[in-house]
Amino acid sequence: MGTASYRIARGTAQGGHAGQLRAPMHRAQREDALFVGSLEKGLRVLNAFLTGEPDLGLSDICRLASLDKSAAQRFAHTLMVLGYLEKDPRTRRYRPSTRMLDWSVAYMRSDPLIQVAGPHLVELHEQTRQAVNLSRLVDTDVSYVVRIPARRARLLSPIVGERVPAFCTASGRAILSGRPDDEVAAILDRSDMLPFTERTICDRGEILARIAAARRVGYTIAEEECLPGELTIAAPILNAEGRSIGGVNMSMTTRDWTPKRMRIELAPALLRTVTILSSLQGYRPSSAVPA
Amino acid sequence: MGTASYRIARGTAQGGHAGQLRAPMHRAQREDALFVGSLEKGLRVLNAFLTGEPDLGLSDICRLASLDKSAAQRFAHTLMVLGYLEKDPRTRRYRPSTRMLDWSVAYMRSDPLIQVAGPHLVELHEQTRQAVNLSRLVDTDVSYVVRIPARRARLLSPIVGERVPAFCTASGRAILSGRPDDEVAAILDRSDMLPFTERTICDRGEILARIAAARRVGYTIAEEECLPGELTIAAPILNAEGRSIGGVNMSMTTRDWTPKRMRIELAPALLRTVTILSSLQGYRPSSAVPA
DNA sequence: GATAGTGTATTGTTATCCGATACTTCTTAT
DNA sequence: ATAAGAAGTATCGGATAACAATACACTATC
Repeated sequence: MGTASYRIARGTAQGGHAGQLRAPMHRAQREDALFVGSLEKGLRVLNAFLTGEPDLGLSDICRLASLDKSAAQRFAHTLMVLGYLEKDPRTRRYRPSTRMLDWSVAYMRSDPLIQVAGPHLVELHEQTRQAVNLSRLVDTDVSYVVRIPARRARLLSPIVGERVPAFCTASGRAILSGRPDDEVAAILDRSDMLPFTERTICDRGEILARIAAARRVGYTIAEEECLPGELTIAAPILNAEGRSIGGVNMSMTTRDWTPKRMRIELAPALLRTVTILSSLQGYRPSSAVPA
Repeated sequence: MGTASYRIARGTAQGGHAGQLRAPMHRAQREDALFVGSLEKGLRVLNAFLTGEPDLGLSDICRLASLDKSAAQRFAHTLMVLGYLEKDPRTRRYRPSTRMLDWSVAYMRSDPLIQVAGPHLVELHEQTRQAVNLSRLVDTDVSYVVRIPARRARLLSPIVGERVPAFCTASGRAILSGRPDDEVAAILDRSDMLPFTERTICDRGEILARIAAARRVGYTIAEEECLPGELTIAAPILNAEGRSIGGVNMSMTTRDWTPKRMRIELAPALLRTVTILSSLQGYRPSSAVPA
């Protein structure tokens, strides 16, 4: 009875995303003459692998992608022929192939924010010696697109593209603070607010209050909301219209830090960084966030 | 006339891959009853962004994906509705969205080699302080799936998933050294051997000789074949069948190193690492490579 | 203000994708 | 061992969903 049933950070971060695999909306797109359903189904098969399973059999794909056996067969086969899935001839199970990384390279190269932010993130890291991340909003999640690990942490960079729900992360709330109220409301509506830890804030009022506070001071802090022992401070990057296009965060442990010290020692450097990045996007402090 | 027309390393690594975008094979798959053409075309649209262009208009997509205007329109639209492409309403051009990173996370989590190799790569890095990479073969290219930058190099990790042709890289030739001759021949046949630098080895005989040498000593070195000033040493990881499933390489500059010193100071540690990794895959030295 | 180029919307036709079914192979329990 | 069941594979006629042609709208450029 000690640990209640909190969802596992890693599993469910993508698990929440798996909601995207919903079948029912079926013919909501019927109206859309340009929508190609076959492509959607094929991508649903690829998405079946987001759950983190190392490999899937045909029946697993049926279940996870909500397709009947024939469809799963055809799409999995096609993806295999094209080289995005590999099939173990022994087990007859499918697994993602290295070729899948092609997509992420395409994205990395095309995102102008990543290109321009890089050096400034490194500078922030060198000033503070803490882990620094650049994140962007994907639906109701935050996705880490650049990751600089802490100086004396493990050298293996955390996975780029990993997602965490926006509502309970500093980055997420920082980004939401740079969006109009109706958009924030829509995102929170879509989020399923399950707690990761006993400190995860799931109360909508409290979340909105913290977003409002972030609008005033320019940054926000989350304490052990996703991972026990983790403190995070984050601030939004704003574009010329005063709208957030991403966030910068720093993470550290409760062993070495307190929120108070973070406000004093880290917040100024963080704010300096996002101010520069925002101004590079054309943001001028006058531009107000439409609320 | 000083610099001849070498292809640019970055552009053409993926450019070679763009060969996959070939249109003509049109109905070679006609035979394959399970092949869903619509999915292939949709993925061709995604692949159009591999060229590195930050954004593409509809006509660019037509050209790069070899689709007519209607098809490009339908597939780009579908990908936009699904959230994989974003459209700038001003310019009406499409760009990859952050959601594309989902695929790479799926791959990263599912690849068992990456999971198990991580700590050993870190150890190799700490012993040698050099940049260490884990790579896998994708068609005729090598794709870097784990990257540990050199101690005092730029902190921003190089992009994971980036590709370089196998024929002219140490990693590539190391991996090929763990494949049977007919497979090597097939891969070299498919490669278009354009030089990156004046030292790129494009002579088939010479390439085969170096692969043969790698089979004997267990590693191979490439000198400035992809990038001027870059030296690379690499060795293959073998599975239980004695077949290579990936490669480990270390890169350094001609300023600080010579091939001779690499053989003396780095090769032993590299060989130790790949020996461990191979044995974890079930490889036992007795198992010979079928030639 | 004319022209070429690019993007959007619509439509009838038919090729393609569908999904039910029968067949084969592998698993597992008795 | 053997049989029962599950999982995966192969086939095929038919209807639907993808197709490609075309006409329209926009916007740059000269």
